[in-house]
Amino acid sequence: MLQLSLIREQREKVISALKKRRVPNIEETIDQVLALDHDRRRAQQEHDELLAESNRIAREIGELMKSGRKDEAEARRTRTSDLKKRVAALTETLNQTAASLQHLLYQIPNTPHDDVPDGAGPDDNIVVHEHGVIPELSGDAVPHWDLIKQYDIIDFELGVKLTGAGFPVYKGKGAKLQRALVNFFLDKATKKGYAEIQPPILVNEASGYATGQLPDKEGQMYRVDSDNLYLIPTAEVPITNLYRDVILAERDLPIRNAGYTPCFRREAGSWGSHVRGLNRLHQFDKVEIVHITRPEDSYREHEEMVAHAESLLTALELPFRRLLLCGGDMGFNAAKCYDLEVFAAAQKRWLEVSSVSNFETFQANRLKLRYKDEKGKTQLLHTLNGSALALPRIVAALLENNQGPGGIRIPPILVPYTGFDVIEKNG
RNA sequence: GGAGAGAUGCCGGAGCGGUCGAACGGGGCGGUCUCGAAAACCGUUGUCCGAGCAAUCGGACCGAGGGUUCGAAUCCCUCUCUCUCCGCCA
Repeated sequence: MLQLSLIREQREKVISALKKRRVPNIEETIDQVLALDHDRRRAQQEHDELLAESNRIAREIGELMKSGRKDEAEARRTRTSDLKKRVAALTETLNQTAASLQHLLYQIPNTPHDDVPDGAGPDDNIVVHEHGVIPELSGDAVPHWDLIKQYDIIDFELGVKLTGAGFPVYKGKGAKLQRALVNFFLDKATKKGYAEIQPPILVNEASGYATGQLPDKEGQMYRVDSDNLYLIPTAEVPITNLYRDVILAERDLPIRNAGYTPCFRREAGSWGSHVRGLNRLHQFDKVEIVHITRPEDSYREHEEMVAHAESLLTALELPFRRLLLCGGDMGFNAAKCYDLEVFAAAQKRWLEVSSVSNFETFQANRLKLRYKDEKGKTQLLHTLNGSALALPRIVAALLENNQGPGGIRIPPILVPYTGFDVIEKNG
């Protein structure tokens, strides 16, 4: 949620920033916000004055009663009944105005940072750089969805039997590879100074609202109706919510947390022919990193986060590129976002494996995540998060890029984790 | 699943319906003392909204939402959550 004070003080800047996202009718929306804000403040002022009056009378009555002047007290009593009615009416107006205002604010996405290019969609993203060598595969190379069958390491049919489409079963070396990647990612994060967190993978409604999954993206999460809980779509939700309603001390900053969780996404309406195999799943594994920083540090931290994620890809010897997302392609909460994509050589496609975002105060505003600065003033912190990394597409690229006549080669850095250096047929 | 207890500030824990934003203790912060530290002592220690350049002032907040009352942390109702014991179980 954008800060009202920002909209109030920098209307033009907010509008021009939001235009980079191609938000329709943004002037009207912003002016509606300002009008509601104005109405709310006026109502509040009047409301508070009436209450002050009524509090004063109540206090007087108390004193009169104490000193036994009952008739004078009675006289004042009648004066308050009219006040009460007016207060009740104003409270109603105030609540309604505040609710409409909040509703409207919830619908406005974050303002893109100055660096973010204007653009309508993926074609307007900027390739910041490419890294690594795209392997030349032999003519009989096949996409991962064929490899996993040939080597019998990931089984979609069994997943359908147990659960449904998009819930694969990892078997043998396939299962070990998952475990190895999770441990590798977590170890790398820990070495970098991240505190490891293992959070619940079910969260309550309050958590969903605080990080912005609710109310709008409700359809993307699996809900446990009987207990009114949600399966997390990413570890961002529980880890960031650790800091909901928290006022941190400046010496606690920056906070850097990393956590592994399975992630659950309904992906309603987002299936198509290009999302075969591991390219899109309902359940997948991911190591997520979360930073909480002072406003002045967040962009430096953002660069460090993306560099950390890139170092994982480099270590895994996967060719990748970094994209700076344009306004139209950025997530709702982000002020600036980098995507990392690996090249899956058999599909001959770039696959997104990480998305590293700076939310500035947008998320902290809903979370009520603040700190006391050196002047003792309480102010909102910046939150950032990123994948480091999401497993399925990493696995897809590893399988496709490393396939050869002798089987699928495991990158050396992973061998201590897997315990094997090649995936062969029948074993 | 059964039975009971409770929800108050950073924590523990009081709180006759009328200076209660809230006693007391602990913690934190600042200070005195000390070469330094501990101890002791003194002081200080909430959030949000609104008005104001500011000092400051007004309002709200004692799980949430309603109600009674001139006045509610205190009385009534509803909801939510937590804890304890028993049962079941990794």
